[in-house]
Amino acid sequence: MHFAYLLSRLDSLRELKAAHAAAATTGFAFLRPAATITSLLQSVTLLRPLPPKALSLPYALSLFGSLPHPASTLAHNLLIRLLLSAAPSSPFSALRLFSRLRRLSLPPDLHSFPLALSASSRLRLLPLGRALHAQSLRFGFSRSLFLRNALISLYSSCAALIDAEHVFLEKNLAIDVVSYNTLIHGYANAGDINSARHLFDVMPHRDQISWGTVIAGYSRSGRCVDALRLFDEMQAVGFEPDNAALVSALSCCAQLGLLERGRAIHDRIGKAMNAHLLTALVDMYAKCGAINAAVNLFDECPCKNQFTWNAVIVGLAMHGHGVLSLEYFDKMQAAGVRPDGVTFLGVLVACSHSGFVEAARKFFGEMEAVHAVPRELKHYGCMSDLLGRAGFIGEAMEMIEGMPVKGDAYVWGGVLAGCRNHRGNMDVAEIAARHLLELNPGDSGVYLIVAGIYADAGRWADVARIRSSMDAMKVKRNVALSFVQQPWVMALSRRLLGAIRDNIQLHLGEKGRLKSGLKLVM
DNA sequence: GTAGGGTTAG
Repeated sequence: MHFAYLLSRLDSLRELKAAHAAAATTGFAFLRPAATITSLLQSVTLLRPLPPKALSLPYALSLFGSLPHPASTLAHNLLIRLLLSAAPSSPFSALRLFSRLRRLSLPPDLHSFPLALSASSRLRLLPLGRALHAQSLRFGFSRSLFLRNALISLYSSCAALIDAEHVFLEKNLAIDVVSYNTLIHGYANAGDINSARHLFDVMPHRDQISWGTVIAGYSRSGRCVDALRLFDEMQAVGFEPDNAALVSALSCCAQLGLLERGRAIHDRIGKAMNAHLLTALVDMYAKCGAINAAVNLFDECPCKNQFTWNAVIVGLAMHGHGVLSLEYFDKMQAAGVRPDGVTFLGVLVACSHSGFVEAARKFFGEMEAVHAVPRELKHYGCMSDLLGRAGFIGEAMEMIEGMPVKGDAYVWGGVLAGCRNHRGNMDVAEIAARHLLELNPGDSGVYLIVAGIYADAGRWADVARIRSSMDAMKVKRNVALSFVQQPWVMALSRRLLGAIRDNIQLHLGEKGRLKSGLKLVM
């Protein structure tokens, strides 16, 4: 008991190991070896801040391994908890350890099931989660609030809202603020932001996490104005926004192009940076047109991870800085950070915007073969766009024929745009148009491009035919626009809106550069 | 022991 107390006062792995050595040399550890080792294991899991997995896990595993076989339920729980909480988290290993516990017929306790459910929840393993649910009932834990919240979390993460509600509402059983927050997240996660907001409105006590959960829900469903309104409201009622709320608010600034608002949030973050915040800031600056601010901030902050690298690579790519984007891709690998599907999307966009066809073919070939990153539809779409732009229509069609899945609007849009810009084969253009209209029947853009291709070929009868079929089908022209908030743009907006009505395509840029200006495309 | 956050083409 006293040894455990001593350990609880230590706050680093080094001190724990020193205490371990002292206990061993004084012979204390030989008196009650299992208890001593378990205390040490517990202390590792309680360290704050928790050391990274690479440091804490080997020591924890050696402690676990030195326990008399088959160790205890408590020791299993502690190691599972460490596997789930140390970065990066290892939910698979956690589940393996839980199954070892069961295999060795050690009795799972009130802590074991919430841990195993948390692992299943992170891995979205709904069937396994259901099996654990059933087992936990057989062990008589149905009234445990922790267990029930873990179940709500499982079902919420897996978008099994009926089950989540069922656990939440069950006969006379207690729920708390965690139950509410978890179900709010479940609704938002399933895209039902209105139910999330309703539950938030009716819950008896809200905490910081309740606010952050709804704000994130709004942000992720594109309701950024509502998100920022709630962000202000949370502060008005006395809650300081924590990192999660700040990240969501920044994401909304990025989506809305609110550069000044984003800057103000950056100011209040100051030096308290972490990878989540840095990613959101880099993305916000990039999306608001301030790519230099994005890159400078990225360069000067050390706390980057895969997400942050992706944000800067994609940001540079979208701004047309293909060469620089690819340089950052090299730097990412040199820094030992693994690229993923988003990285390769950025890389392919960089190639596409800079016309690097050969490089794109190389990256597209290597992403699976060398980097073990699976090709997804979005990568094919990007390749189609790139090949179409460069006039390699036949190659794009071959790629599409070899795809394991059906093409989407990006894939066929790339082909059609390629045909338009390179006087492509009319049959191919018609095939692409047919696929596009199948995907989106009222798409006026498709009709207009096809009409344009016919016009280029002088086939005026076909142009007229398409125009009249558009009229017959009442196809409306759709207007797309993107904007960046800048004072001089605000002054111009009335004129620009007039321009939209006049069907004029505008590309305005500050000092002639499109990237930091405003673009309206019909 | 249970709860919320970041990057994805135009």
